[in-house]
Amino acid sequence: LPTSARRQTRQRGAIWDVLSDVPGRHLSAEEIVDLVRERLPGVNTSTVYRTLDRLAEDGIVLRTDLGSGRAYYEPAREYAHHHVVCERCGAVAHLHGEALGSLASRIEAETGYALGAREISFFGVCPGCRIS
Amino acid sequence: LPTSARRQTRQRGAIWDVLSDVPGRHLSAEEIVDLVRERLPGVNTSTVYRTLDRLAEDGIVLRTDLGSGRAYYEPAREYAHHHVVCERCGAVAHLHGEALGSLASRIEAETGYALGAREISFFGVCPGCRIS
DNA sequence: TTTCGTGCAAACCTTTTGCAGAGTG
DNA sequence: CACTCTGCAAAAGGTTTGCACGAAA
Repeated sequence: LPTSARRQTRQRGAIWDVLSDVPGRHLSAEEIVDLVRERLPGVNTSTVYRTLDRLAEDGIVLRTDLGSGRAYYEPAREYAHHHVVCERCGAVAHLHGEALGSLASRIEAETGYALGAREISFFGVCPGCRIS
Repeated sequence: LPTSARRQTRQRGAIWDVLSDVPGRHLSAEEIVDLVRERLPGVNTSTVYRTLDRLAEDGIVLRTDLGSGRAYYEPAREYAHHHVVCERCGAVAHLHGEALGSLASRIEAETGYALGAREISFFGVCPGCRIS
């Protein structure tokens, strides 16, 4: 999938390290910039964006739209999963890929679209916010 | 739901007319601005954004995230529906609200989140793009 | 030594905001 | 008359781009 050969640079390494050291979390580009700078001060924002683009293009990281106007990144896992986002506090719950069950094939049958591997975001109110 | 009383202005009327005259289509704010100006030249961008906010707040229009970084608007329908977006050409297919079937309750059971009425976007490749 | 990656600065695009004045109820 | 809505201009927020230099392969 890579458009061309990738080079191993300190920046790319640090970005990947940050991503893999924060398991189960979704990081915004801004958060990634901050964390990368702890290891490699002075790294530029556009370097991070460009590298994240390439990592996503190569299928190494997943870019996810959690409905907030900015993108979130996480290392690609072995199994697909989806998200349920709390509309009040932004908390994100994970859903196993199989949670969709037969829905994917029903959607494909109904619309003719071939569903991709992309993650889906559902929206609701988390247990904590429901109480208060 | 309205925070306060709404006033009937020419701008609000034109915006609503544009939305209801384009059945089945999702319009971006920019497209709405252009179409409104055909009827009411000089209407300001921020007026359109503010009015769309109010219409959405009042439940009269639906704001949808089709994964493209901008919001799309459509008149609220009687029944909920969801979207399948082509990742290549952006074509959008509709899905009846019931298409999710028992998924909603299974998600609620699994995560504890109460799912809202918000529309869901799925992503795939449309029949036309699959051929070429 | 060729090509790709980086830093910098500036631009981009969508959306939001403060404010003064016009329009509605 | 009170209060909302509008236009304007400016800014915000997240992301992208052109270019020249530096670093991998």
